[in-house]
Amino acid sequence: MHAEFLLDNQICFRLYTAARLITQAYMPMFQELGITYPQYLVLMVLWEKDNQPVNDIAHRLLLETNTVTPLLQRMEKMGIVSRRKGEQDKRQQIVSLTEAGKAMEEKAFALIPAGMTQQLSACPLQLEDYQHLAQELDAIIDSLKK
Amino acid sequence: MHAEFLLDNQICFRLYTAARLITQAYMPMFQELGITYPQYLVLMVLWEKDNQPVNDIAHRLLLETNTVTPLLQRMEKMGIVSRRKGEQDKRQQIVSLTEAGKAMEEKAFALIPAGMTQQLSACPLQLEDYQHLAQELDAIIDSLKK
DNA sequence: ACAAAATATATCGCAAACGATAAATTGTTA
DNA sequence: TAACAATTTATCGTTTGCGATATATTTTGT
Repeated sequence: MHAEFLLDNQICFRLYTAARLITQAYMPMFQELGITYPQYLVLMVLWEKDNQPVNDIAHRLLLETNTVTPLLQRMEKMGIVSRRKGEQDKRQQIVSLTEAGKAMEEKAFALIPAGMTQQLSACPLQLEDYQHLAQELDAIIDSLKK
Repeated sequence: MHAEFLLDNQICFRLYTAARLITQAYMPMFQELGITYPQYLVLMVLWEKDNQPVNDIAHRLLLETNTVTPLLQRMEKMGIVSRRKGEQDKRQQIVSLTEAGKAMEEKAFALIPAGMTQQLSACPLQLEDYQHLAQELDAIIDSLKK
C-alpha cells in the first residue's frame, strides 16, 4: 500500500543520497587541498570574482548568511580569505582571496577534474546524460528557490 | 579560463543545491509531523519492514551507523521508535516502531504527497522527466556506493 | 531631520554527516 | 580451547545547515 510513498520511488531520497555520495567522492581531493566542499564552493565564487560581500557569496550559493559567515570565519583563520568592512556600506564585510587562496586555484584545477573523472569512471552516464541531468536539476532548483 | 571549473558547469553543486532546496520544501510538512527529514527516512524504512537492526536501516539509507545511532536515540526519546537488544546476536539493537510511530504513517500519507505536488507545482518537469532523473541519479548512486 | 522599516552580518542552539576511536559480542583459526 | 579477527553499536570532535534572534548601519516615510 501507499506505493508512491516507498523509499525507492522518491526523487528526494535520490537527490539527498547522490549529493552525499558525490561530495564524499570529492573528499580525497579536498583533503589534499586542506579544505571542505562548502569551502571549495566559496573559493569557486571568489575565483570567479574576488572581493565580494558575504551576501553576494551566499546568494550565489543559495545559502543563508548564517551558514556562510562561520564558514568564512574558519577560512579566514586558515589564511585563505581575508575580510574587511565595506567602505561605502559599513554593514558589509568584503571577502577577498589571500595569496594562499589564489594559489589554490591551480592546484585545484590539477586535482579536481581529473579526480572526478576517475571517481565517476564506473558511472555509465554519457556527456549528454550529464547535460540533461543538469537541466532537470536546474528546473527543480529554479522552481524551489525564492 | 578553466571553463569546466566554473560553478555553473558543475553537476555536484546542482545536486547539493537541489537536495537542500527539496529538503527545505518538505520542511513545513515535517514540522506538522514533528520530525525531520532524516527521521522521516528512518520511518519509511521501518514502515516498509518493522523490527530491523541499526545496521540494516543504515545500509538501506546508505548512511553510517554513527549517523543513524544518534538519530535513533532522538527518535526513541520522542517516543516514535523503541530499541531492544537482539536475541540471537546481542551486539545488535533491534529498532521497532511504537504505536505513535505506526500512527504517523497515515498522517504522513495525508500530508507529504499532496504537499510535494504543491511545492513542485511551479516545476515544469513532467512524469517522464522525473523517471528519467531517477534513473540518472540511480546510475550515479550505484557507481559511487561501495 | 527623525522615527520606523529594511538590510547586512553575527551569534546561538540544534540536528545531521562523517572520520576516528572504543567497547561488547561473535566468528575464525591455530 | 585460546588468541585473534571481524562485526555491531556507541561515543567524541568538527563542520555544515538552518531557524531564531541580536546588533549595527542604511534607507524610507513623514
